[in-house]
Amino acid sequence: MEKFLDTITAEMKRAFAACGYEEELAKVTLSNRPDLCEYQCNGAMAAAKKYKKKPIDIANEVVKELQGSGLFSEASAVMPGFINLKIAEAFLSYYMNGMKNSEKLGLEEVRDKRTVIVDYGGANVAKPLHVGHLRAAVIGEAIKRMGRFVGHRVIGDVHLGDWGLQMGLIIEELKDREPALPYFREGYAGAYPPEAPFTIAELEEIYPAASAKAKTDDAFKERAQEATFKLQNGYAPYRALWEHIMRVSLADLKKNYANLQVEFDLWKGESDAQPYIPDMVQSLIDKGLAYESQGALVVDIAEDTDSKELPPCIIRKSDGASLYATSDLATIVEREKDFKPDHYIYVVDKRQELHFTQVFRVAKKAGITAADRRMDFVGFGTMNGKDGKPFKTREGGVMRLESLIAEISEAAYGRIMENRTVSEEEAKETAKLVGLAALKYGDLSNQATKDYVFDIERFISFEGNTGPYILYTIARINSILKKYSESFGEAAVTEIQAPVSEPEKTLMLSLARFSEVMHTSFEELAPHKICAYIYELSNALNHFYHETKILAQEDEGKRNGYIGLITLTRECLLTCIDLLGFEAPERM
RNA sequence: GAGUCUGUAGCUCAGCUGGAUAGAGCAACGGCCUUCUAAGCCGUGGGUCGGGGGUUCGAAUCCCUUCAGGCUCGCCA
Repeated sequence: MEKFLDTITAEMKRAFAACGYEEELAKVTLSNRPDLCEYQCNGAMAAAKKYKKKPIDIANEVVKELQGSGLFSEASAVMPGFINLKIAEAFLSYYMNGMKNSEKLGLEEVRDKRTVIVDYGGANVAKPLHVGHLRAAVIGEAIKRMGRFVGHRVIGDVHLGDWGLQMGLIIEELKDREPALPYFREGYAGAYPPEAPFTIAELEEIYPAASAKAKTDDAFKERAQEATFKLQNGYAPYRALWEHIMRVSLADLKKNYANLQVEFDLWKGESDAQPYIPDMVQSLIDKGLAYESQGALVVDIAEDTDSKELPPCIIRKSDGASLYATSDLATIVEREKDFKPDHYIYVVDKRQELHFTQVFRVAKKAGITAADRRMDFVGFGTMNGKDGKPFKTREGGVMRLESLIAEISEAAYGRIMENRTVSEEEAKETAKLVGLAALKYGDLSNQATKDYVFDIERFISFEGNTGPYILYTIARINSILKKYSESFGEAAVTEIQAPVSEPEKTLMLSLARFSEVMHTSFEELAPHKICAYIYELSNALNHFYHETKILAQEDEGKRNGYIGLITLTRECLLTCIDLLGFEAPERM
């Protein structure tokens, strides 16, 4: 189905053209004066200057042309030149039934189907996920799902940090603790044990210990660097150890991401890009882009339009080792080979913006990807505590994601037990879903690029503009539908009728915007617009709910029409929360 | 120092490709459960959109300037 707004705009364009004005002026927007109209067009005022006429005269001409249009129940010109529109009830219900009977609620998929890589997650091997990883996972997952929904081929890649100095640190720490392991025995020629010499819990303890040691112990740090170098050059014992680290850690990460309902298509890491580095660097040199500067190999990325001279991108350190930018570039080489993406999206902490600007420019300059390739950096802000400083636990440490999720589910559980009588088991299940919704919605309802205050108290209060409010709305609908089928049976014809009340029409007008919101949310990579939308939709539903007796409605046609309407609302809400990455319990 | 982002109600945030009285939620206060889930609904109070200039018929929105804060600025990721 054509987007609702597009249909209206087309009609407005026709009217403008018929009056001899440019179609481009006929832009229709949602009304900002709901008391006066539902949609508005300000084109007459823009046209006034161009055609040297009074805006109100133009508006009147256009309005006259709109008389008899089936789309509007009212079109009026208001000083100084606004065109106010009200949607015809019959057209609205026609559109509602169209949505109800279409795939994807009437959403038309994009014509330019792109292959999109979404790089999010950024978890580090051997380190537990903490709240800092939350945003990348939650935002990236939403963007991935949104892109798919509007019709793109979207590939999500976790892009693990599995290749840096951290690996050397772990290896050396392990060596200090258990020097007898075969990996550390000189001249050992046998096979290595299939079992990892550590558990995930031990691994998570080893890394911070090693990291702390390296800060004070230079000799240890040097050993770690050497171990890293050996690993990266294929030293078999370390390679074997690395594989153990990977296996143990990955299993744990997968479990944790699954708990968050975050699913990656690719579990690639920096290590996978390593084979592409030598050729890529050589090609940069051959093309004359890379040159030596202060002992390092760098590529200039300055452009004329820069307001400031940007530093060159370092692709090889003076000690010959590669670094972050090198592996990100090599990753692009790999992705071009594997997927030929039309669009790259990186969901990363916004402090890394400069780094990605450099990488994107080098990639394009060197022809690793096309010069006009769309490469987006979605930099998200820091999660702060109530004090405005980066979020910490009460003890001042970094909070694990697991603990956070547990804390929120616990709070949701308490809330359920307060005033409902449900089984222990159901309460636990529901609490998980509600907690996750609270967490994700709390994050996604903010603009991604901004820092935001992570206030557990507020998140678990579950009132107002929150995930649980959305879920509650769905639960209410479920409840009515259940009672309906108990009283009247299934399979009724649920043709939605033209709205007769104000709340009913408001609800329909919200529903009509669905496709529009889905497309713009993805194009702008703005999940918070979906949150704003379903909040509006939920408000409209709850308002309608209070004003309208549904099951007690005696006219069968009307009653069934209401059922059709709330069923459509339910579908719409469910679709949206799925895009945001959470689910609704049947009841709560 | 340079670059960049942010500054909207007591608190947390929308709105920012210019439009008609700046919107929500929380907190405060007052109503609504014999009737489809009160995690809800309705209502009241609360803002010179950091300050100052400018462009425009019209500015929270665009431009300049200024103040405050965050972040970044070649061999960490």
